[in-house]
Amino acid sequence: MPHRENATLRNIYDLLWAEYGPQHWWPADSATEVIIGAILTQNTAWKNVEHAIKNLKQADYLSWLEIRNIETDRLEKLLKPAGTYRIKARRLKGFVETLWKQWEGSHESLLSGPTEEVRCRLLAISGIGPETADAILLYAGNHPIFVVDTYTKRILRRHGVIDDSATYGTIQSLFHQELEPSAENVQVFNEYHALLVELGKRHCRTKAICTGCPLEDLPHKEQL
DNA sequence: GACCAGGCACATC
DNA sequence: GATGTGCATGGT
Repeated sequence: MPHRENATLRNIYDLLWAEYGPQHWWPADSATEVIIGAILTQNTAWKNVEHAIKNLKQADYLSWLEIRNIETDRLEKLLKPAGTYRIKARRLKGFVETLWKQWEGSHESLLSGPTEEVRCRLLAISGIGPETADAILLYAGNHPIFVVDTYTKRILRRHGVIDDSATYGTIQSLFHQELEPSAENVQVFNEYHALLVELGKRHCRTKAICTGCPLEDLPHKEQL
């Protein structure tokens, strides 16, 4: 038997990068679109989000001013393909109101400053939790922060890097210990999260054992 | 027809 | 502070 080291976050990254290469995330044309997508994708398959964003684009509503002015029930109709459309319409409206009241309608203002401070601002907005906040920080604001999602937890648990008691914060700290949250690592955080989602979609959606998975040579547990 | 998808807020224990 | 529940569509 070859000697196998414990899985580290670095070698997981290297394996995924070697297999899949750059993912070019976030799939969006603007920071505005990133933020809207981040809110719409909550508990929702990305394909459905794309449909809703397409609706907004076609109606020319993909700007904060338009979101602010649109009637709520009209917005709800456009968001319908993304699911939980009433909640999501309310969340977008709420986000825009905060933008207007506190940041002169500018997401650049909201997103500028020390990462921890901006993160607190985002978390204070209703409808934005840790994952959504971090996705916005990283993909719309280029802040060096790791986005932990369901796939991340599932994959790391499966390979024994974390146990069931790991929380969002502890998992994120793990990444930040191994990959310093500095400007030069923004691109690594960007790709790493995207690569984990890609791996998750391909291999960790079912309870089947990961055959053909780029991480199959790492130690792993049978169950999710 | 069940189950899941790139969560979050709120109620309750 | 841990756990449960509503939100709701579209794909497999």
